[in-house]
Amino acid sequence: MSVRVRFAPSPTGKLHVGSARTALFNWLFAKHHRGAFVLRIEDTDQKRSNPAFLQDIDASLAFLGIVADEGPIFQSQRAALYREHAERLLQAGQVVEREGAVVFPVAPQTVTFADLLHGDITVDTSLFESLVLMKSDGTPTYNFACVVDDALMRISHVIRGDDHIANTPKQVLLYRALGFPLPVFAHIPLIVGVDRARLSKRFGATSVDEYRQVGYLPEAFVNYLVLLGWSPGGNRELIAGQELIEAFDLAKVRKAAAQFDQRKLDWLNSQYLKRTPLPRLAALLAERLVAKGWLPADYDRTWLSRIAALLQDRLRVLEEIEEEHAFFFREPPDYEGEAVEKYLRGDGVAERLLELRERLSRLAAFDTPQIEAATRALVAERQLASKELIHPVRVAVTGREVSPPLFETMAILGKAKVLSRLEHAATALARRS
RNA sequence: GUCCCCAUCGUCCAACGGCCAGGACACCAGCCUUUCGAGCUGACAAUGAGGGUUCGAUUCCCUCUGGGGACACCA
Repeated sequence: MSVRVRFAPSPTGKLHVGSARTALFNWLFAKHHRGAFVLRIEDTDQKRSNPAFLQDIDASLAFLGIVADEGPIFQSQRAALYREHAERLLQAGQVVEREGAVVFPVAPQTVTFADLLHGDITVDTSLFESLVLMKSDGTPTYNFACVVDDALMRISHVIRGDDHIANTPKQVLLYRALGFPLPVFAHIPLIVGVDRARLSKRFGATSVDEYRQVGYLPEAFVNYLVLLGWSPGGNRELIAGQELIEAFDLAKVRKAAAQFDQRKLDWLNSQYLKRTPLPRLAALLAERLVAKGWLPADYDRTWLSRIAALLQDRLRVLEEIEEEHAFFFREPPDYEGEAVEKYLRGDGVAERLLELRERLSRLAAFDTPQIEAATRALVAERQLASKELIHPVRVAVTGREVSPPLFETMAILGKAKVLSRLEHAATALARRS
């Protein structure tokens, strides 16, 4: 039997991280078994469905590297199919019409189904006396459309969140009534937040798109998601691409809900960032900066590569290029009030900045070794501690108390900007008005 | 409330029923250092409780406790 799985989101919101992991597990399972991954859009609820979310689902899946082998198939375009099968059940006397809806009466019984992760799950159907199959507005309910579609699409494995466990016995009943063979079910645990309840906006970002925007790399995000409930074994953590597909084993997914840990995701992302080839990192950063208008479309690639190299093992997420390193791109940089107060207003600071400026202006080559030599020479001659000069210069040049290594930073900024900032700091900022 | 699912460090994962329960993140300390970070060292830290089964239980069974999920003409 060939493996066929489906991911069936409803376009009623941005693609949720939890849904993304369900999609990912389905996709990995399909790819591992050289099967097919089908995308189905469950948009039978016209009131809540919104085309804008469709685009988000597409973009988010693309970001994750998930490509559907079939679909998207829209339930809203399959109305006739559901009606046809409802009619069939009506003819067979298995359902009744009640108040304009097609209802499936459920005799009290016990339903047992096999789950790939949980083993046999048994449920007493007296919990639900009847199931609405077709609503009075003529559209199918979730459980009915889901069964008809999964059966007609010949889905072999239904892999979904374990919040669907309660739906499964209802669907099993419908498979039987319709005479369809049962797929294999696998209910994977949910992702929860720090409150142990399902991930909600109260505790941060919940949509894939938000994580993409903050600047997580797809491989890192996928790697993190897959580690939530599964591991490749051997205490290994970093895994991606084909290796991940080959190693993935649905049966080894843990059954307990996993808590989403932003910090570990950050760490993983930083690991991937360190391993990203410089040209790609530079391109990713440039994309953000150009979009923000901080960099022209025809930016200097060599220059940006130097910045990328300098920041490569400092960034946790791409967003930090704008959040913490704007001084590379803004003229003048933003000066943090606290930093100015702390380092630029001391006795003799302005004079030292101007003296360094003078020496730097005479440098033949404005490169890191020469900048460092000039700075250290001044420190030595004035019998200062290094930090007595370096800290003020850092604030003068970057506007901040913390920055990447200062001499490299100055070299990359270039002589003109450094001299101008030193002067500005010494003449305007260092003196209280 | 009823039904279902789940239970190893704070968190995420390991551990054919059998060596001192292992790794990672976070946290803490040290080294390095122009700040921060990165990196390197090290420390701290768990089998929810009680019963069984067994020569031996993290692992198998039962009860309890705790947590979560589901109880729509929403998906």
